[in-house]
Amino acid sequence: MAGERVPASGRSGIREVAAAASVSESTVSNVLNNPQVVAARTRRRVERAMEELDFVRNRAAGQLRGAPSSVVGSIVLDSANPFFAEVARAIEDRLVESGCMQLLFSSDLHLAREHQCLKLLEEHAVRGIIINPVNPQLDGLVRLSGRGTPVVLLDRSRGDTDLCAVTADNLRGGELAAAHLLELGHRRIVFLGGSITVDTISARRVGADRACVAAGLDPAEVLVDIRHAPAAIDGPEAAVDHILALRPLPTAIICTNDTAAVGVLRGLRRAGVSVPAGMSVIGYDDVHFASELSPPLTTVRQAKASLGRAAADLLLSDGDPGHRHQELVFTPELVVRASTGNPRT
Amino acid sequence: MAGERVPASGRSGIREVAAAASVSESTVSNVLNNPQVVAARTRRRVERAMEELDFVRNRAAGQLRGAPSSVVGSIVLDSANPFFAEVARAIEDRLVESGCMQLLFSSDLHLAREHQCLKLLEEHAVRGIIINPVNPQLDGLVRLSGRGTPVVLLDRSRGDTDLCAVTADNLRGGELAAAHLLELGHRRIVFLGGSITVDTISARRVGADRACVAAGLDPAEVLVDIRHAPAAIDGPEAAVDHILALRPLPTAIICTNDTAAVGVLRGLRRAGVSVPAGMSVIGYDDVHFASELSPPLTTVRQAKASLGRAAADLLLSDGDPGHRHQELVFTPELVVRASTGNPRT
DNA sequence: ATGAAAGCGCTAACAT
DNA sequence: ATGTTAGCGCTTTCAT
Repeated sequence: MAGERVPASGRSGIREVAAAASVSESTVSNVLNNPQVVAARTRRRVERAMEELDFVRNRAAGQLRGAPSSVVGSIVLDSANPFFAEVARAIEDRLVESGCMQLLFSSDLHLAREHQCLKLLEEHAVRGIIINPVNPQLDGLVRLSGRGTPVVLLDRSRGDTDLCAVTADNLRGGELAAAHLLELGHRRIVFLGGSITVDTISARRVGADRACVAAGLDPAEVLVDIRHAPAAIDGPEAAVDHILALRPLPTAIICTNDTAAVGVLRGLRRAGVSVPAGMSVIGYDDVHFASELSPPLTTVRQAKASLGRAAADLLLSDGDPGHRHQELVFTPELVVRASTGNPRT
Repeated sequence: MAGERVPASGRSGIREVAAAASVSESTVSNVLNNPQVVAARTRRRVERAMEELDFVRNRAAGQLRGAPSSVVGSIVLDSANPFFAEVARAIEDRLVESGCMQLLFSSDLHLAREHQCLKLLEEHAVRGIIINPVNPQLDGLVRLSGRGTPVVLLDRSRGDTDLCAVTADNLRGGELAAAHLLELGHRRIVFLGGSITVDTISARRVGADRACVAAGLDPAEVLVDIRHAPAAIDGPEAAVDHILALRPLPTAIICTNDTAAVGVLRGLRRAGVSVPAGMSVIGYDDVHFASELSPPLTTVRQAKASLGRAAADLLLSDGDPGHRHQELVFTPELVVRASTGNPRT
């Protein structure tokens, strides 16, 4: 009849089920993975045994045998930032459609943390990794990919590597933002970069330059670079004091993202500067709440959901017959609202 | 010298390293897990072999042997909602401190999806699960916990179960919100609940009732329940039209969370109703951007980071000698800003 | 300090 | 349709 009760460790495994149903382990395995191949009667018997024993399949064991893992790792700069939160959510949704799951990490712009996460993920033999890298050097990721863990870059160009990438045209985004301000008449514009080292931001900076040139202006005279502590969420707010001390006083601020713009708005309000009369502010991403800020935020919209879904798509299709490593580029879009206006004359 | 090159599957394992360093597999294992026990010379030799072979440890295999998993699953209602995003971020930080990682899921208030996630997590033998459950019945989770997967409830009371829980005093929160509005003179208040079935929300609803009673008023006359499609992010905005059609016209709206409040603000703006002159709005959570909304949002603050960290703490300490299953309660706090005011007379 | 051997829970040929 | 056998990559007694 039923076999032994105590299965070595806590729960009962395939072995106990086999014993209880008087079949071999492989039959149980088949019930799990190829039900059609098992006779209906035996199958029922096995299924009953599973219920009785509270059997829970251990997938980790299966993966040891070579089955592809169903967990995917994502590393973003900060998962609490609404932009990344929305992207990650889109990734999650796509993964769930394929029965996969997402291990989500925030690097906080720290190389060491990024490194640690990558190592953990590789050791856990994940199905693949989606990453918005801090490290400007891509070779570590290329090697990782070569060792068998597919990598998809998020909002980061693949450069001359053969990695997959899903990016936004950040150069264009920066250009859009700057051109908008120039058109309004601004001639002294702060480019507030959390960390210019990040590819994404530097591309936008180049775009801003380009907009100046296109307007027949000297970027060096128009654009002022201000950095704030990258990780600090109140960095942008603190940076406002710096900006207000500048002479000649700038009339507009281009922010890294909408969350940073919120900080800037707060700082300006504290300083009694009205927006846009005293200072124009432009964000980036167009997160859900951007339109309800005070004032409604002019910003550059990113296709967050598409970005995330595309990244997951690319990752999951790695290994497919027709799969080709490629770079997908999404184009940002200027959304003019009320935080930008003509400079005070 | 060096052993064979091709190690069955792609990468080289402990076996290849052992061969290359002319030691046994157990010695390699010791270098990995008990370095002190290996002679410095041999250790060096092994380490060199590892480098040469690009050895990457496979932790999945280790866990098969009974090592506790280092992945924790979290299931929230919607990871893109800034409230949960911040909580999840706090969980992540605490986990990383212990070398663990977080599998993040959104149930979107769907029982089926919650169920699916739980099953996946159990099958993957995770270290434990942190969940803000949709299912009002806790017995499934109790059984899960009994089968060996520790469960910590997030923002959900443990009731009479012996699960761990980290909760907020939602009753108090609802009371704070309603009392504030009553004090301002509102006598017709909409309680806009995404889904009253969720424990969290119904507790707040009870709190609102209590505030009415405390003010000597009949809750049934003061409070109006309006529901919007739970999952739809534009539900709250759409609900505004409903609310504005009500007679007598309510003068205030209590929202489920700040994200919903953003939708309500948008809806009101579209309808040309000014806030707070035409309608008072109160949110919940006090997310980062709440203070910069138009108008700055009155809301009930939750200790998001503490909530998340405490949940992770509780989960990680499960199994510790002095560990006791318990319920931690955080107290919310009213933050009065500019979206609430006296009703138009 | 190092090695030999057994096995974690499951899958996958290959029999029967 | 079902069973037998041989591992996946690593850890872990227990010897030596």
